[in-house]
Amino acid sequence: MPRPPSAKPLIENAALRLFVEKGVAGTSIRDVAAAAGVSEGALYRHFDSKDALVWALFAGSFAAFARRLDALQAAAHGTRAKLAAMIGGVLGFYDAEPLLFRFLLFVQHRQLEKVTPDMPNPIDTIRNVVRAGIAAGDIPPTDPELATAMAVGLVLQPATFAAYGRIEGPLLPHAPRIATAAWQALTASSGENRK
Amino acid sequence: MPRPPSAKPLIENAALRLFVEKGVAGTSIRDVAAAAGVSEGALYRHFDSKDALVWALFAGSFAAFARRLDALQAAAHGTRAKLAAMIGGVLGFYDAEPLLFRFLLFVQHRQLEKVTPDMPNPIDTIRNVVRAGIAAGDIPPTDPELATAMAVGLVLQPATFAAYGRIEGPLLPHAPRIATAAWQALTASSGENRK
Amino acid sequence: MPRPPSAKPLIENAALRLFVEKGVAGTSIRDVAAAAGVSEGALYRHFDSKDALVWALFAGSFAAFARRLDALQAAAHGTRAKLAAMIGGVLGFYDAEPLLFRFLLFVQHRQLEKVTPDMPNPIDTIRNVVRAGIAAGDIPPTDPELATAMAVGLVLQPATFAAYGRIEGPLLPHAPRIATAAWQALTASSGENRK
Amino acid sequence: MPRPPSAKPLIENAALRLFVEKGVAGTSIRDVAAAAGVSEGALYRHFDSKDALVWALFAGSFAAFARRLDALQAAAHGTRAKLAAMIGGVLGFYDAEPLLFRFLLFVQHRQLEKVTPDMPNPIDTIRNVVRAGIAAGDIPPTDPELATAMAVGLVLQPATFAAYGRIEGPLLPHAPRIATAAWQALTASSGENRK
DNA sequence: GATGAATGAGAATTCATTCAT
DNA sequence: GATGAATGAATTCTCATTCAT
Repeated sequence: MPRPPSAKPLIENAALRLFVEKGVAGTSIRDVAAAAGVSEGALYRHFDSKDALVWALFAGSFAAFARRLDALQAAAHGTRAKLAAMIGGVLGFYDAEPLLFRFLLFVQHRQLEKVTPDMPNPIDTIRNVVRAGIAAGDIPPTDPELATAMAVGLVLQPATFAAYGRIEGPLLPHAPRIATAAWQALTASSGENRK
Repeated sequence: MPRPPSAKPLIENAALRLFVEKGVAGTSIRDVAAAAGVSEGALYRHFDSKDALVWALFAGSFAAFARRLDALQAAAHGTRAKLAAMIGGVLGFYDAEPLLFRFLLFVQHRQLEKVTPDMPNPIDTIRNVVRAGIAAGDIPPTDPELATAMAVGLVLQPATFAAYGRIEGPLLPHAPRIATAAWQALTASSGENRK
Repeated sequence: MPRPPSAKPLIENAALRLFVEKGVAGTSIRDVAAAAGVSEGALYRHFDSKDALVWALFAGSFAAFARRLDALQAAAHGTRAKLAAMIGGVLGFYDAEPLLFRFLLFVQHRQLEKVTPDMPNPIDTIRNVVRAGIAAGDIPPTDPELATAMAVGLVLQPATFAAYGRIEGPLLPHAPRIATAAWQALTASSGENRK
Repeated sequence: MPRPPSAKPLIENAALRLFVEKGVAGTSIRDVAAAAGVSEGALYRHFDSKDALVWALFAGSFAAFARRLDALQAAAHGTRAKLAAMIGGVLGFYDAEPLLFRFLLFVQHRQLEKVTPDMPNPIDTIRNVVRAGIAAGDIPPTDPELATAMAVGLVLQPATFAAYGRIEGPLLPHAPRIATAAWQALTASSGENRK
């Protein structure tokens, strides 16, 4: 009976950390192997290539995050509560797994091209809630993509600020503030409330 | 007065395009030189290194963008108008120079570390307006960093969506909608407006 | 009496096929093990090294082929009949075991260096018949090595053509034609038959 | 004005020698670079890859050799003279460029697959002469591919023997003997001359 | 005995940068 | 000034072989 694979999680953890610290391009396979305490060759038993390693890390977390958001919105009732639940989910994810979150955030650009439409996608999850909210009349008629973008930006940018050190401490305490802001942003009509 | 070297803008344009298309790491000096119609050696007459080229592209546009935003806010009166002016500035910049905007957006991560506090910085410009708005009582007391993050996200994420093709067409028409949303988001207090 | 290990022939067949298809250098031990349905480690129970596997395949067939040719010539009477018998043996071998034949043909270069003078050698077998034919006066005096080379080329090149797909169908039907040609070639004197 | 390329012939010579001595697979780019006295990287300025280097060496000589044979047969009159001329051409080529000849001979297997029908091909040249000879009635009706194979084998196998050291000295003196043998072989009918 | 994870020594290739011409 | 050949270090990846389980 062969040795069970024990190196894989070591590699994943080391890669995640290095990719966030130095960027994917700035991290060599040698760096990852050394940090994981395995040989370079061993890495290729678990991942076909460096790209495959990056993608495995990305796709796994990306989909898991999407499923988590979807569960949160499904458990909540009403558009506003669903949005608030998802916002809390995003912020809570940042607090719980800052490394993973920053990896998703900073690595997204090159990886998003490879995301297929059938993969669970957190952005789509949020968009679906926004769309349903518009259909239900909870959100005034508006471009759902723009509304989604605004909602996403409202919660992702604070996380980005936190990743850059502009915001300190856990993000979850800001959830009510952000949720309220998002609700205001989405339900505001273009001309309303101008003095 | 000698003719200024005409190769430099060629190199900058070629580099910008390639960096956005293939990423900085995925673009070699050879690629840039070939696309610019210049020899590899000639490139080093204009830029000390590849990093210097990236940085020149980034820092120049970043600071110019910051100055533009600052001019826009200075010309407007009142916190709300200043914010709206800056939002229009961001969206208009995207429409006018999508390549440059996407370069700043996607390349920011590694470059922001090199930004020194004395450089004009668009984020700081926005934060200053937010802070002043709070001080003036136009925005209810709140964490200025968080408020800045939300305002930035509200406008940057639509641009990101546009860069990914999720939103089509020019962004400037969305300026009033986003400005209103931003104002609502910033002036909402955490508990307000709940049913 | 223990059951002989059944893996060895599986490995040999798989290796033979892959070596012919992709070349020895282009075939990894992993490829062979996978094709044979055996683990990489198990392969080393049967063969000391990759080189040893190649050599075992080569040397075994090479010597067996030599013995076969020798038996054929021994059973025939007269130089011409002996040559014809060996030519039929070569062509029949190609028809019966095309994979093995092609392996010997294409792999020969690097392996022939390792062939020791005491190993049964098909070329030597043919040369001995040629020499004896010259000594017996059946073949006019001539350089025996050159005569051997011509006889070998006359039968090996059609097999090579067959291996490359230039000649289709079984080769054995061509045996009389080739045998006649070989006899004519060997018995021709340099100046004879010129117009 | 840049340095003219001087390294290319150095690389080609070194590669040719090493490929013949140690085989293509047994020769590393590092070996070639060292033997050529250039850096590994420099090699890639002249050849896109190791495969491209091998192919350049092969295809160039292969086609040149074909053109040479074609010129020789074109200058000769009558099927027999054309064949004799080509046989002399092959043997003379071996004597003049033994390294190149052995390279073509031993490396052919993997490279012939890449030969396209529009490339000048020595085998085709010989086959065309054989075909024309049959059509002209100089050679009795026979399978032209088989006849070509025999003619080719008759001259290539002596060269192979020479490459292996079985035949010593220049090959060209054997030309008349081989030419006569070839003519006898091709003009013999299957049943003729049997006692 | 068998397994396949791990090793470690290369292999091919790329590329920013330098510099002779 | 410009060119592009050359460098040399680093990178990704492969693979024969070993060995703990």
